[in-house]
This record gives sequence, C-alpha cells and structure tokens, in this order.
Amino acid sequence: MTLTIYNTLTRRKEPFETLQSGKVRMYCCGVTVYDYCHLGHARSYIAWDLVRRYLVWRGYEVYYVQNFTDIDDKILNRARQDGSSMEAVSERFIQAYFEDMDRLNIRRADAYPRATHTLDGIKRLIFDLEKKGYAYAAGGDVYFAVRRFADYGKLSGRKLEDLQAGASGRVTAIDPEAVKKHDPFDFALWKAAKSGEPAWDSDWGQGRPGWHIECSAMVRDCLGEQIDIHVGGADLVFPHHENEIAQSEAVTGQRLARYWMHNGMVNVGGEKMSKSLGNFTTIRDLLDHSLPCLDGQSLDPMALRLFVLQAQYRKPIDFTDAAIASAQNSWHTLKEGLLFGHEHGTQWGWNPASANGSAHVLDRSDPAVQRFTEAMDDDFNSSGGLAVLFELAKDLRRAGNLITHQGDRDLDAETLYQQWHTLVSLAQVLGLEAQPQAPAEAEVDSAAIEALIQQRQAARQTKNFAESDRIRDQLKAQGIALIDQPGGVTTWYQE
RNA sequence: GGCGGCAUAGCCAAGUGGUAAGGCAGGGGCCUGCAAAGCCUUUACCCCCAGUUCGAAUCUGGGUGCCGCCUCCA
Repeated sequence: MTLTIYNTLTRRKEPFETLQSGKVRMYCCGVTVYDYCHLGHARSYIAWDLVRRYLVWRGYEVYYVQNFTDIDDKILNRARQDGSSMEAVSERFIQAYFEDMDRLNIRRADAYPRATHTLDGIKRLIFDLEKKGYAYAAGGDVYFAVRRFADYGKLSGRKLEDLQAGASGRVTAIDPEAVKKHDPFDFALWKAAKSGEPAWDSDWGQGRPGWHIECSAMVRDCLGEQIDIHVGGADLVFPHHENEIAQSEAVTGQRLARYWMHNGMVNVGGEKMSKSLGNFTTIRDLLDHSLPCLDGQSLDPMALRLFVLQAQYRKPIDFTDAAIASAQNSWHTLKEGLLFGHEHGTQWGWNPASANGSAHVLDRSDPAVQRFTEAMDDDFNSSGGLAVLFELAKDLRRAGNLITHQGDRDLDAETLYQQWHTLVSLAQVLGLEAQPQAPAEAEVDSAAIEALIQQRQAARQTKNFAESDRIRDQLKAQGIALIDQPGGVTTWYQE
C-alpha cells in the first residue's frame, strides 16, 4: 500500500516519497505568542501531530520542527498593554502553549526555533537574497522584489495581475511602507527600528526581521535547503507560504518542500474562528469550565481531540454545542473500549500495561489494521480510521457490559485480547489514550451495600416497592447503581 | 473582481464508476413491580438540471447555495 498526500502545490494527491529513504524532515508554522491558543490552533497542531504519529507508525524516522514567532507587533502591543516586555510576553505564552498542547496529547517537536534565536540565519538569508538581486534596501527597510522571482504565485495559484485587479483600493491605501517599495507586492524582509521597540544590529541599520523571513531561515538552519513536508493552516497559503517559497527558492534554486499540507479552519456559526472576528474560544477556557451542553461536565481533552479527528484535516469543522456534546459521548464509547483490559482483563490474567508495549506485536495483516491503514494512507483520513476504532471499541464495550451486567464469563479471551490490543495500538496512532481511573477511593463498604440489597429484596418480595425504591435511591445517592438481573439476582457497581 | 474549496440521513462525517463506513441523537423490541443499566433491532437513493456510460453520490458541462484566501491570522 502507498501513502498518498494531498499537495497544495499541485492540488492533487501524490504518492509520498521522501528525499532520503525512510527519513522525513517536516516543518510546521507555529504560533505568534501573544495570547492563549484557541481551537483553531488546537485543530492545526492536532492535525500535524496526527501526520507525524502516522508517519512514525508507518516506519519513517521523522524530524519535526515547529517555530515560535516571538518578534511581532501584536506581542509588542500586548507588552505595552501589560506593562511588560516582548520577551516576558513571549515566554509566558510559550509556556501556556506547551501546557495546552500537552493536555491534547500533542507530542513535542524535536526543535522549537524562535525568531529571536534565529537572527543570524535571518540576516544571512537576507544578505544572500540581496546579493542575488532579489532584495533591495530602502530607507532602513529591506524588501523582496516579487517580480524578480518568476515562480511567485505557484503555491496559491495567483498571478500578480490578478492580485492587482482585486487589490485596487486596498494596496494603494496610505501606507508608509508603500512609498519605499518598488512594487506594491514586494514585502518586507527587514524593518527599520522604530523608537522604543526592540531592534537588532544589521548591515541595513538597526531593525527587526519581517514575518515571512523567519520561517525560511529556520527551515534552512534546522532542516536544510530542502525538506519533505511543510505544514500550516490554510490561511497561511497566501501570502506567508508563498513568500516563504520565494525567499528560500530564490536563494537555493531548489524546491523548498516536496509536499505542502494545509489544515482546514475551525468555524463558528459558519465563519472562521479568528482573533480579529473575536469569535474564538481558547483551549483552556473550553477545557477548564463546566459546560451547559454537557450537563455541567467539563470537556475531556481527548473528546476535543476526537472532535478534531472526526473530520479529515483539510475540511473545515464547525464548533457548536452539539458537536462538543457528540464528541464527549463518542469519547466515552471509545474510552470504554480502551479501558476494557484494565476493567476486565485481570480475570484472564492480562497485564494491562502490555497493551501498548512491545510485548505483543501488532498483527498488520489483521483486517482491522488493514482497513485502518488503508484509510490513513489516503491523505490521513482519520475519519475513516476512527470508524475502525469504534467498531473494535463497541465490540469490547458489549463484551464488558455482558460481564458487568449479566455476569457472562463465557467469552473468547484470546479474541478479546487481540481486539483490545489492536484498539489501544491504533488509538495511540491517533493520539487517543485513556487513563485508567486510579483505584483510590475504594472506600465503599460492600458488606453494608449487600445488606441493603438484601433488605430491598425482602421489601420487593412483599411488594413494598416504596421501600425498595427508597433503598435504591439511597444507594444511588452514594454513587452505587443497582442492576436487577434476570432471575432475581441484584448486583451493583460504583458509578 | 481574482484564485481555491465544499454541498451525503435530525446533527457530524467517510466513500471518487457497480446500487451508501462510522459517531451522536432518535424509534421499536426484550428484560423489570416500575425504572435504570444492559442486550437485540431500526432510520438516506447522496443540492438542482443536462450529458457520458450497460451502470454515477462518484466523470463532464451548466446552475444554485455556503466557506476560505487576496490585510494579521492555525
């Protein structure tokens, strides 16, 4: 089977071939750290975490780099607002980023370059561009000469003429930079320092880098002149990634990335979630509060992950109460399957810890594994992959329920173990993991419960249902649920 | 105005030529004193029109609607 990836550059799905056999070099455009991450960020980084995990599972050695933009007007504004510094604001939100992403079980990248740590690389790149005639200095700024780069527009499918037509009235607006630019579509590689703002020395005077250049420089520094996969949000295709290609390829003469992948947006009421529209929900706000749509429960981080994974990464997803409630319920179903071995395995002498260990090698010829692989090989179709997980989880849940509710012991342990192991392994590829409940508050007095059940049985026998219901309610209030099994036997379990 | 994408059950969402995965929600049945839980079971001809084909949700053309980008943006 062949892994195929939709390449924004060609607008087609293409078979995946690496530059170096078995190795993948991957770069992800990260966040500008001036605020907490919202669901759009969650969606994006879950998607790329998925790609990375799947590639690793498929046997590739993946080197994954994601940047932090820590030089930016918005960070400066925030710092002014808070009476703080750009460094302090960046540091704070980088920490917050890690906290949020850890909760979503997003694996840490292999490297997190920052603009402030990449100034040498940035200046070297600008210097090289200038030397080759793709950049020009103007009044302390340095601009990229878009018309010099013949391939400009190849990623986003744009032609400069088209841009011109649509941009009339916008580009010609009063813009101090416009005066310095040779062409309205040129963009800044380096910006002259403004008083009171952080600045770095350079051949062009004190200043700071433009936004697009940092990614080109970071890729070059961390991964080399050519990489396999470059990823980011669909809203970065133009101009950010287009400019990145121009900057990098103008210097190297080589294709920057073999595959360009872009994730779809998170929508609210059909509109893109974004800072500027103010319709965003931060990850921590969503996870830390009880939600009316979940009957006052808070959303499980894995349910949020599931919400994202239920749609293919390129499609937009709509953030609604109904979607969140559905995801939470879906997660409970999956979770019951994932915890099957922990809940019921001991009776067969299973070691729950071995489910995702190497002790038991996943059988890749298993039909479930094959269907999963087939779906995921098709441009990371997590939606299709999840269908396989749910089928396994539902089977296991049914078996578990038969054991709990009907005392069924006549089940095929070997088959169940295989299913459970497969489920846990595949779920892990999607980053979905359930932690077994710590058997902490085992403070239930089972003797007392049994005694009450006996009392209730007696009441039922004399048809004193008021009394029997009272006992049932009393136990319910303590979190003890009763199961009246066929045949008059009553069992109980802790909720 | 330019470029790109999407339209499948109540909701979400796979499926890209052979008569529709999966999830959520709902219906029915069994069990029960009633209930809960559980178990069993059930719910679509794929936006519209025309065409290609033995055969199309799936290909082509034309509509309609929605979204993204063209300004910072995951």
